[in-house]
Amino acid sequence: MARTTGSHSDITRPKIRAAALRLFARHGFAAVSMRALATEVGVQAGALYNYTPDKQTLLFSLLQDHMNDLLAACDSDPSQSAVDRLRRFVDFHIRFHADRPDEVFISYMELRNLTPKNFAEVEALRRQYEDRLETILRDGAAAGDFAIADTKIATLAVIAMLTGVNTWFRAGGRLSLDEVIAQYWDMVRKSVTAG
Amino acid sequence: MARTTGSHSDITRPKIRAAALRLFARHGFAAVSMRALATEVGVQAGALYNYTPDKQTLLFSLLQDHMNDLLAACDSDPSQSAVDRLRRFVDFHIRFHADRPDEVFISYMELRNLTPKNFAEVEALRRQYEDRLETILRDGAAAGDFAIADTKIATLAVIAMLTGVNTWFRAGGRLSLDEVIAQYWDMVRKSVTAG
DNA sequence: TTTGCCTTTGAACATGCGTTCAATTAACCT
DNA sequence: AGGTTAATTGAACGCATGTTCAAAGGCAAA
Repeated sequence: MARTTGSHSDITRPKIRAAALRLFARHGFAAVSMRALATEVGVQAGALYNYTPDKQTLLFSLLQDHMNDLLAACDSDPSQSAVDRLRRFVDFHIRFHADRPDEVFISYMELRNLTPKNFAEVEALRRQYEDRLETILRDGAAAGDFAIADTKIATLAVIAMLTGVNTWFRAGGRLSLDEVIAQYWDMVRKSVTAG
Repeated sequence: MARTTGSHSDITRPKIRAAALRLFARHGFAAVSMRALATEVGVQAGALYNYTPDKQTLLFSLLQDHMNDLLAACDSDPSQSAVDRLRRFVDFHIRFHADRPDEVFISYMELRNLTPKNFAEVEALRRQYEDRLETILRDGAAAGDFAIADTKIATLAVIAMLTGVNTWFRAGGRLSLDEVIAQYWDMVRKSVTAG
């Protein structure tokens, strides 16, 4: 047997990416063999190499796409007030990440499994994203809306706090995403304004 | 050759634990072979099994000890005000974690490499630690010192924010640990009090 | 000096790994 | 209907893995 009915590049490729995302998130990149991935897709291990030159590149591609999606979806309209932009950022960040738990998990856990070159590329994208928030905070501080001692620290503190949602939030749990966002926005707003 | 001059159980055991901590943090549990660990210790792979029944138990033991150290070091004096206890918690958490970057890293990254039984045990310890903070926040909310919508969320938000320090802080960097703690305390305090 | 224990070695075991590739076959195009 | 292309198989490669264990050596007590 070889090529099975209805199997195409257009079908297999997304299947591989989806399975890799799920398995890498669940068991970790190093713990998932190409054979296990192939089994999940319903294919032999050799077939995977029609879609990626090697395992490492597959991981890199997943992370790179995730970061690009994140940056593309995160628009920051500089005409609004810093407070409004910050509220929109909090809302966006939590919502976007809650929708993609596997991508987020891998992006934080598997960075060290990237080659130095690939790592640098993903890290640059992450820094771009952090800069979006930092710009908001700096603008707000300059306008007197925020009271922040060090903008860089505040940026990292807020992002860590928001990303932390992913470690516990599950849709259908005690709180709706809207309720979660409301409380985080309350805490974030207060943390960067004068007390 | 066999037993080398001056090599004892009392010397080899801590060496193995230190090397495992360093290597697991640097490369990930799954990516570190017992042979690589043995080489780092200066011993053959077989000798490791005098000190751990298997690789998995070694990881579990490291995480368990770390959590126990954390709980033992974190005293919360209920006679103080909630605000004072919260300040002490922030100070303690950042300092304790900044001192143990490898342990902290592994505790967050390698949980999924634990067997379900071992995972449950470590997770219970972590929840105990979170409860210390939650108690402070609940007491403060009851006393009217804090304005928090949901205590559990506030607990997780604060811990995520504080633990985030470990992803970027390095001793000898732009800011001293005292400066970092001061700013985090400022943000945490404002985030849980009425704005 | 001898005895016995503790520690370590080094080889071996079965299994699994990432990756390659010739052969094979289904789907598409003419 | 037949030829071409693209996708897949399945076996093979060399090497690494976690773990076991008989053999051997260094140390302390007798």
